[in-house]
Amino acid sequence: MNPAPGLRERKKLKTRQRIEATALKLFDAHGFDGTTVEAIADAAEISPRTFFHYFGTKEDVVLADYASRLERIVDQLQQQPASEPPWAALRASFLVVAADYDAERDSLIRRFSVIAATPSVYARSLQLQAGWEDAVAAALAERMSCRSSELQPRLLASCALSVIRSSLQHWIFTGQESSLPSLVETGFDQLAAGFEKLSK
Amino acid sequence: MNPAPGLRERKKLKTRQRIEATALKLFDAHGFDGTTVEAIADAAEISPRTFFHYFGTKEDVVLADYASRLERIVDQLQQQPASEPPWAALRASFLVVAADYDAERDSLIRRFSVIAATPSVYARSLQLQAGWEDAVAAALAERMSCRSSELQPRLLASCALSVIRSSLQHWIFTGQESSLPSLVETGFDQLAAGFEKLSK
DNA sequence: AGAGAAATTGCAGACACTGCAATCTTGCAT
DNA sequence: ATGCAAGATTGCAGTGTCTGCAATTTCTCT
Repeated sequence: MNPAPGLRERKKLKTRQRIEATALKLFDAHGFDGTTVEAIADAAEISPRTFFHYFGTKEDVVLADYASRLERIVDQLQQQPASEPPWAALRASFLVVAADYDAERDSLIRRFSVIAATPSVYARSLQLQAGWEDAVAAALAERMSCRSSELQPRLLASCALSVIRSSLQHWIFTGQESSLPSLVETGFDQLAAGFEKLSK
Repeated sequence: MNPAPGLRERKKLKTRQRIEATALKLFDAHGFDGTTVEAIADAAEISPRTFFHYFGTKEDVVLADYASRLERIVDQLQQQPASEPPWAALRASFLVVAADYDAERDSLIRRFSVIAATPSVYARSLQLQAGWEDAVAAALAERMSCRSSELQPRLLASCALSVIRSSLQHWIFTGQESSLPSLVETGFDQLAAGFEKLSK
């Protein structure tokens, strides 16, 4: 399907990207709340109704990349050799994803400014991330051969995502002075070593 | 203000609680999405417009207890002696909160079933929890005398909340077979000890 | 070329939420 | 007690997101 997806598919993808690009431009210019779906539809030359065939909510335009991001994480995690212990596997997987982020930094920062400025988008992004947590916990449970409802895989997944979130926030906030992968690396190592020193 | 809050205040509180109770009952009966604000207002004998004077969104009725919960966390954290190292202080504070949860388990479970079943409520709850994370990170930064934008306090706060979230989820899912405080305790100890064993 | 599938559109409507202005209730000072 | 000021409640009109439905257009495949 990669070489010849057919005109239909190609057109659909192009429309999707056009909507996304137009919307982000409008959000930059007038803010998220100051931009109506109608305005986006007009600018992207589609009907308002069609907009909702491409995106479930206005929020989802900003977070369009989240789905592929999750796919990447889980994919990486499953590609780690089974012999690799859980935390090491998480570490390796998330470093790859951090490198992805690093590469797309411009697009990322653009989206981030909308996320940070708009509560409803922020809420939606957290919700999607919670979905990542579930997926990661499930993949981890399989690897550790236990149920994903166990405390262990959940906690590991949750903490791994904490590392990413904290690192990202710090990275954005400081104007990317240190590289994202190195921040993530630090976080993972810190959790591997434990908070013992900070406990007594 | 505690002994004599005045008629006005008392009445207001009662109305607020009436709205909350009525709404939760309706959510139980017809689901969150199956219950309109109008229906809640009717049942609580107020006008729909008044509903929005008490709660910013329909979601917020389910999460009405979140504000006081945050207050409690930060309060506990600040009451911990300054000599206490950060992770130990977090551990102690969150254990208190876990005990709170444990005590209100019925109300909690009721709310949880709505949260779990309704994406928009879930999203809102995550957003509020992110606010907790900010507050905890700030309190922690003060205690560690660094800025709250530093990676360290953010990561600690984030992980502490990961422990609570994971524990709560496990606790609810397993039908509260082990006590919440003990789960939280386990989680904190595990993070103190570190994921070293799971790394190599 | 034509049948069938998929995409686009318009329309009507449900619902959450907001600002504004009018009305009613409560607290307080005289 | 009475009247005034602040606060609470309400109705109303309006905006904007999102949905289902049915009609129409656009692609795909034979």
